[in-house]
Amino acid sequence: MKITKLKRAFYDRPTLQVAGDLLGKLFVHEEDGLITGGRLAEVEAYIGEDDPACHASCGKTPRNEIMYGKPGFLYVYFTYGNHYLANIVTEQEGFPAAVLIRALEPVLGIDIMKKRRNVEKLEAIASGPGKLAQALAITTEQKGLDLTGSVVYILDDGKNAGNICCSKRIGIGENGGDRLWRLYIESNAHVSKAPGYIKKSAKPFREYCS
DNA sequence: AGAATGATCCTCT
DNA sequence: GAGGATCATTCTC
Repeated sequence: MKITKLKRAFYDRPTLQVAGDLLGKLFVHEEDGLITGGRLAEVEAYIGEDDPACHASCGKTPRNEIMYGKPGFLYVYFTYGNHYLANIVTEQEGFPAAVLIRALEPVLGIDIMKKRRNVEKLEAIASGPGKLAQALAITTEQKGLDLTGSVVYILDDGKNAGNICCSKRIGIGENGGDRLWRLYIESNAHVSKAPGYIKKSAKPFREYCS
């Protein structure tokens, strides 16, 4: 089985397409010889200034300017006093869009991640965007890193992601409208727990695309 | 199962 | 000076 690192061209496509293709890929952070990472199970798309939930909806600022840059870079954001969130910039330079990494199934450096998170259960390591960033030691220090480089990157090992579902996004109130831009792998134990009104909006991704 | 609450800090007005 | 793409814990039904 051949393992390849995703190249710039992968990210330089419509964000929903990139988000769907990211599921099942291996997200990896390599630091001080410590390798941690896992298989992506849940992501959310934030697309353009017209998306009221997107950080770019109020125009370009020093904080979000990286979303306007080239695709395939890491955008890290800090929120709620406690948590970092990792995003992947998509689409061509000049168009602000990103994919929020919400959850993954631990694969590499599991013991290191358990220690960082202070938990034992696999499902507790990265079943949410804040947890994931903590497990992989992603902070604003990693903001702006090139995902085609050798510190933070994404691998394709050819495995199939399984059935992909989509729903409304979490934690953005009614701003998201009818956009079902939260994508996740169906019946995967590492997907974060969604409130009832989110679950009700869930559909197969294929159906939503058509 | 669902709602409420604090932790606590970076970014823009 | 306000608010936020969250989490774990602590409640109530």
